Amino acid sequence: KNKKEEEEKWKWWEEERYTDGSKWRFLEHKGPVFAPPYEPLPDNVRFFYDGKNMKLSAPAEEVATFFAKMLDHEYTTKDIFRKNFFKDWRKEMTPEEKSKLTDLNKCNFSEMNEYFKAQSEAKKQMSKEEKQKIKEENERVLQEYGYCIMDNHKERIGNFRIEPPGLFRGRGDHPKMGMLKRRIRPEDIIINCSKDSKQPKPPPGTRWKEVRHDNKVTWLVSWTENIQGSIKYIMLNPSSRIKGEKDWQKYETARRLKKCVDRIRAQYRDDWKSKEMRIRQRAVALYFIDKLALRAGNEKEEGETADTVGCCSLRVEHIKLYPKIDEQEYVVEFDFLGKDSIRYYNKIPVEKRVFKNLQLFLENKQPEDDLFDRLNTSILNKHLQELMDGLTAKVFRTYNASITLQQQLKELTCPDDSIPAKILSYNRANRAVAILCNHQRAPPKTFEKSMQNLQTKIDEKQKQLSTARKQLKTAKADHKASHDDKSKKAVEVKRKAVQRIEEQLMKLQVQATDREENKQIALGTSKLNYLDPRISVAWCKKWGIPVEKIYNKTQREKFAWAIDMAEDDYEF
DNA sequence: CCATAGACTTGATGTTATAGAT
DNA sequence: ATCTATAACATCAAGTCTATGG
Repeated sequence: KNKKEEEEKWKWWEEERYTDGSKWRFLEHKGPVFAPPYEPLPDNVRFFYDGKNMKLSAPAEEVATFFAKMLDHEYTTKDIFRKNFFKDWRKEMTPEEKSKLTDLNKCNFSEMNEYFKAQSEAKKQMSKEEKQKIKEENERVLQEYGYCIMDNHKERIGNFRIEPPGLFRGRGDHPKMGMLKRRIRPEDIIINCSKDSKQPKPPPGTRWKEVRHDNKVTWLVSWTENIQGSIKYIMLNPSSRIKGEKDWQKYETARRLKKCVDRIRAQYRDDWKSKEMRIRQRAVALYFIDKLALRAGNEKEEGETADTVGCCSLRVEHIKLYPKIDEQEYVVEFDFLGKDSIRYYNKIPVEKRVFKNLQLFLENKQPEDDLFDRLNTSILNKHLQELMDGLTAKVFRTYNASITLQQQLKELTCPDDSIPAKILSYNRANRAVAILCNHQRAPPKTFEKSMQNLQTKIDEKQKQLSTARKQLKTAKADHKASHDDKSKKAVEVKRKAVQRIEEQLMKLQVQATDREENKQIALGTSKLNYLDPRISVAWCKKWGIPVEKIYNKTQREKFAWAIDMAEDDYEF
């Protein structure tokens, strides 16, 4: 059955693509799944203001529960979070509540908090049957709302559930953290589907904001979110044709860059000498994007988001120049917050010309001034477009990530290694890319402990091994003395045991190395977004590694096109 | 040219399921 | 069989880049 299903999978990559800019001809879906309505708290769960019990109106209570649920989170201790929350909460209160509740510090949400903790505890304690029932209900919703028909195929939708209301959690120092993310109603929803499809029905007694039929876009549902006023979408799953084609195309653009990257590098090196400041700035910025895989760095509206930067938006305060330091010349020290307020720190020697240019760009500037004052992403991308069709700043990240993986795999894979050792090499190659792209993660809370546990296991295994070896020795001696069949068998048994334990030990040691090296590095993002999957598939085929060791089920679905088309000799 | 809206990709983190250990 | 660490999956924020309209 499984095999048959596999064979029947549609190979969209073997079909023609649309060339007229349209994304589909036919689109039918059931619309979004809305967040469940608010359920008021039972009467025994109380809220206190200034030590006094107070029954809140339903709307005020709902917003209060959002805060109560987060009591253990660091967010609720932050001034901006508390200020924004309180301001928005007050908007939901009745006039009486508003006049009474004037100080967040006098609010006591602890009974609510305990109630929700008990709820989630109860959920964990549910019987198997109850859990099974919930699972089945989720599966039913998935079957009904999780798929659409696009052209002649049933495709999986990515996020068919509308985001529930709650308190906005921005990353880093976000000025809007704690604001109320309001509940989305059918009246906020724009539906996109084809004219000749069966249109999704809004819930009884409601209507959609709009139903449109735009086949120049890929989304099925959209709404405007109230924190930044930006638009959110429901789109297809990465396994879909529409996402897969785009992904494939992305790597093809990066491969085209590979063909002309030498020319482009020669060009920007030449531009370091330009008479025009804007060209020098452009050339130095491009050098950073290429060499350090920095992001483009669009301008951001001040006060709307956390203060983060990319290449073009770097400020004077984000770099330091050292003509000479630690035996090295022309060193630039980068220290800034990038996407998601993740710190980028790097101290790196650069070409003398780059260094001199940077000194020039810094002249007569304040720390908060732009480093590249004659440059922005649109100027840069326009220039890149002239150098190569479809070239933008982010193509360099894709290109450098993928080429690094390919090189590292070549360098690190030892033909005679066992499969686990080869996979360690793969992870190391992946890690080199993650480091290049600065993909970090917070070290897991239990990291030290789990590392210790692993070490204990290794120690035990080592003891086991030495015991097994001793036993083998004894068995051999026995055999020498008696030369009978029974003792011969015993030797074989012991030999096998030693071998098995040696393998187990090796596996554990590999695991420990891998985990230690991975402490603060996140491999997922590069694997999913930057590494041409055909490189990995080819590597698997070349060394006889099952592709399941590298890609899990979801990843295999996303990269089905690559798994199907890449041979062992694929070159990025 | 510039600002903004819109569409889509990329990203860390929170939550749930599962595999492996006990 | 149960527990628990990790992997898988879901979530939703935060980027990039293009289109649009003045």
